[in-house]
Amino acid sequence: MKQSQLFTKTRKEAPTDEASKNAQLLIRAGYIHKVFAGGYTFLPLAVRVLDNIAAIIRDEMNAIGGQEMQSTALQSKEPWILTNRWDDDVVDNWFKTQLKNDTELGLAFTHEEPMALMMKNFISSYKDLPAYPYDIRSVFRNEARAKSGVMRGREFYWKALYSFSQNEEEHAVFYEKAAHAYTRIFERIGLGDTTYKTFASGGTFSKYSHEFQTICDSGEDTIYIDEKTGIAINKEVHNDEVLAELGIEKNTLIEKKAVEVGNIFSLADKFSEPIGLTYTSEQGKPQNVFMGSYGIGISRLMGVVVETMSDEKGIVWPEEISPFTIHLLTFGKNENIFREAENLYHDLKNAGIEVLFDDRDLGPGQKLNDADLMGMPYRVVVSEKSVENGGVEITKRDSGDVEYIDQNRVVAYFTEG
RNA sequence: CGGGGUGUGGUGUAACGGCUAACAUGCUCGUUUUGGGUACGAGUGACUCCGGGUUCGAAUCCCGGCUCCCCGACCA
Repeated sequence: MKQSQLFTKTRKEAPTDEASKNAQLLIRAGYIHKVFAGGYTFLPLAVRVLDNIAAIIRDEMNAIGGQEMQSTALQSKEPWILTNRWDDDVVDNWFKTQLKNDTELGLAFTHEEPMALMMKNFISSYKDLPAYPYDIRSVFRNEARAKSGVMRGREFYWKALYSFSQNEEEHAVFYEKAAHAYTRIFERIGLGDTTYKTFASGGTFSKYSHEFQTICDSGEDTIYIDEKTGIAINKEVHNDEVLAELGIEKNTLIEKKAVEVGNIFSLADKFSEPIGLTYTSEQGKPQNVFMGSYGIGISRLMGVVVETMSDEKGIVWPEEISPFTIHLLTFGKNENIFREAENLYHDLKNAGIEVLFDDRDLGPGQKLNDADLMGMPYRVVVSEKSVENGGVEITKRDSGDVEYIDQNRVVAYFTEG
């Protein structure tokens, strides 16, 4: 798209009411707008990032049998009463509201209960299992303290998949598949080297759950990493018993701050039992459905990437989730140069490459600074200088490596790798 | 939810209890400039978070509330 048409703008200074690096950079670069503590509007550039992350997640969820659906943000209280999770004393971060007739509703903070209730309509036989519906949407949590920009908001965008299986054996197979899918997702996003599958508390559901934790100085969690085995343990279950069980030496562990970017839970019949989600087995007997849930914080991931991959000049997006692959810049008043840049813009677009064309009438300093701040992986400059140097200048945002190539070879450069 | 801090044009800052709330940036117009936020000029833009109080006089002091940030607690 043409940058002159983009309604957002960059700014030199970050607002003083933001302390986190991710919020400061995302606001300065025009990705997000703060509405209240823990509530951010996702502007066009951010939507592109979130969509790119979601596309990777969809791809991997579909590959393991997931089926996307769209649940409601407003929830009826019935299933929550059944599982004893409606009371504010039990779950203190509910946002609640009501209909004109005083019927109480909850604003979704997760969907185990409504999903289990809904699946009663579709599951009655072992032939109906397994089933893996998933949902990509915003949810709401009335956090006592929102913090760290988009990394811990009161409204955030996530993916949640719920698995419905016949029994623990069937569940375990999918659980492992989901874990591998998660690993692939974080690799594709560009966080593969810094994200660890981590043993964590199973809560009231099971002995362990698994979290996916990305190393990040501003993270809320502390994890212990065993570099030899690649096993990581959340501080909450870091004790001698667990270490012995996992066969890990205490003194080889490295302590790191990290952010939970995803988690997978075995729920067993914790929800299916009280809600009455059962199926008839091959033997003709009623059985509780064995459930699992699998979350990934999409808007949080956007924050984690900014937090861990930016530099002093601005954001550095991994190519796979960047809003645009190329930031195309042109300098000067030379009309021929501008026309060449515009032609290149159309050629790239026609080749299916996402390109942001800075066609604004601004000095080179402003355009270069904006490009660094906004963080597209490739900066392509068409200018009198670039022509003198052989055509078009291509600079990689992460390494700063520069090369000049003939303008006619640019499309091939990006389509052929 | 406990503790600490904060609040002044869109943004970043300044202003002893005392003149028309100042500067930078942004934005508009003009000239200039085009490889790292170019320079100059003219404009535009503020119930100083809200409500009380003290005072001849409050952005400034006091009380209450709210907001946002930070630490902690919490986090299916």
